[in-house]
Amino acid sequence: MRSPTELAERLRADGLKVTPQRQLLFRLLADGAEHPTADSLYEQASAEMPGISLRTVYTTLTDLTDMGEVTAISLGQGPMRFDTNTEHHHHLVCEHCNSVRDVYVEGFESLTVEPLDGFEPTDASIVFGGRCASCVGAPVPQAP
Amino acid sequence: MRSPTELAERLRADGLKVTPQRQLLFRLLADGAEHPTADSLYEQASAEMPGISLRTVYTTLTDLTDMGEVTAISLGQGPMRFDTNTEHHHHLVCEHCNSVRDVYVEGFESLTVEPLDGFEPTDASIVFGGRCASCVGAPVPQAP
DNA sequence: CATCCAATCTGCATCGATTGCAGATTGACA
DNA sequence: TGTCAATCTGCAATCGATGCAGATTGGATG
Repeated sequence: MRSPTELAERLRADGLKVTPQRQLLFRLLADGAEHPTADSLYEQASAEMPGISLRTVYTTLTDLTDMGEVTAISLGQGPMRFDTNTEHHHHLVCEHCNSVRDVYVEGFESLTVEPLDGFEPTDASIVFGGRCASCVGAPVPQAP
Repeated sequence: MRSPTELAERLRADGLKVTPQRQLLFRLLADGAEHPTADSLYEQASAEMPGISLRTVYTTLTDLTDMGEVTAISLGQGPMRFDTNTEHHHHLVCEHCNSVRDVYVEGFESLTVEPLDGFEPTDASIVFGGRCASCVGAPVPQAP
């Protein structure tokens, strides 16, 4: 994701408005936690701007996603996470504390994928499940 | 997933009941489409057993998942899909028609994954996005 | 075969995440 | 400063999934 300033320029260039709400959200995304949900971002935003609406957070996140500035990732369970890292990467998901981390994977070309039967892959995403450093050795997986 | 007959035996062995609803669902899963949703399975079941409840379909699918007889897969968008293939495999997802196919991947060991920082992966799932044979050359991705 | 009871089924209410909509508000340019 | 489309807010509605209560029923037992 570009810097809040660059994003603001881009909006203006497209004839869109640079509102305080958007500026705040851009800043929180740039500074804040790596993989926020719409709701966690809303919490943070509300602290600085009471009255901001959850609807606006959703709208802004979808707009950023459409602009390719963030990507939406789904962990299969629970709400969507948003990722400001637009490099090509993959994810580690801790089955115990549900935290998400970025990882980079090399050696993709040496994989054998069969049968393709005419399927033309354009992208691949790998989700590694397991235990993060601080949850190794913790009790069996549980429900949240 | 085991055969309907074997599943019935397993239920009985566990002191659970072999109801007509379960037998029907087992059979539909064994014979039917590869990656049904709860709802598509409910449609099929209703055709043979009018009055069967969607709730029962959900319950049975969760039970089978807990028993390890099927796995639940999420495509990030839309409802959960259920997979009767319990071998270790991965998925091709057509971005155009939303179809899902199983693929087998070799050469995993040669991947470099960094930084792990103490994370201990226990499993990995790869979702390949792209176009299936019949959708290659179709117009740009669209909303369903 | 009749009885019994826990397991199951159904129908409905509810939930969490997300989206649709309408009316009030407000950047940004003339 | 005025104008107006873009945006914001609040609320209703949707969608997939789950919780619950009361009615039903496998299947073991006498």
